[in-house]
Amino acid sequence: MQIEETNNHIVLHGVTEFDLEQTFSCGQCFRWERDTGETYTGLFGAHPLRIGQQGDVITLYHTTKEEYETIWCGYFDLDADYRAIQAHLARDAVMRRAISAGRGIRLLVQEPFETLISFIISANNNIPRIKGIIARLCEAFGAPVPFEGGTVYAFPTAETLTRLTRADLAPLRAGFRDKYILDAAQKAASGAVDFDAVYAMDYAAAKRELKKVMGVGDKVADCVLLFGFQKYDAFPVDVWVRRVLEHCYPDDAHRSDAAAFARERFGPYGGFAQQYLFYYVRENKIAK
DNA sequence: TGGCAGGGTCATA
DNA sequence: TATGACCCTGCC
Repeated sequence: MQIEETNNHIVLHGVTEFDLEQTFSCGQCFRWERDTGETYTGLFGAHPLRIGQQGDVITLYHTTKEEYETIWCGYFDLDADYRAIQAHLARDAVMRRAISAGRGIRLLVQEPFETLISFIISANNNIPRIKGIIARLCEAFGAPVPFEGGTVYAFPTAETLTRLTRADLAPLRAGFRDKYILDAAQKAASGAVDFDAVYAMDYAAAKRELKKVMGVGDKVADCVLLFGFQKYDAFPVDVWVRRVLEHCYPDDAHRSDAAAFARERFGPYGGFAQQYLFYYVRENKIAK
């Protein structure tokens, strides 16, 4: 991969195993939107970005090499060897099909608190509504950031959210999840759930720690561990993944314990496998 | 236009 | 370990 700095843009040439559409629509994030043109706009923390792709050329608009190196290269996981990950998983026949459908998926390295709140909101919910609630949360309580002549909003901090009540959150229309959002903010800000410690813990201990938060069960915890803490042995099992397992592994023992099935089958790369499967099942609209 | 189901989790029994 | 209830709203 070659990096070119030109006219306030960063242009990456010869990028492989990276597709913006696949990466943003494989279910790991909720804040990247397709612009009217061929680009996407979103944020990492308080850093907004517009990014576009033409084949193996990726353009990051209005940024610097320094910002690319300190923020975006890490966020998009561009130093990781996805060919090696895919080669490992491709020993499984189903995974070979899923990978060929979503070869360009990258697992974003997201902020833990944003990931925690986002997936709490995802519970028993649908994607358009999840995005709406998160957008209203950021607009109401996130720091405004000037961007390309307009304003975008950073994800609110835990400290900000601890000052709010359920009545304050009512306009978000998050329903019963509002009390979980407040509990997560309180535990994150107070250190009752210690994010730095979670990074250092193994998967099982980290999951126990996150489940101290109200509204965080197995599935939400796995998503947060995978997308926010890079615990790649996490394998979130939602209705879609259960569906694809039913469809593609009819004789296997995933029914009693899908997570154990995934550990056995995909080992330390379960999280990547989950993303390929999730994208595959949704793209192919595999029936219930 | 009504009714169902949705990226689950929690509280009961 | 197994059922409902849960806020609200896309979507059929």
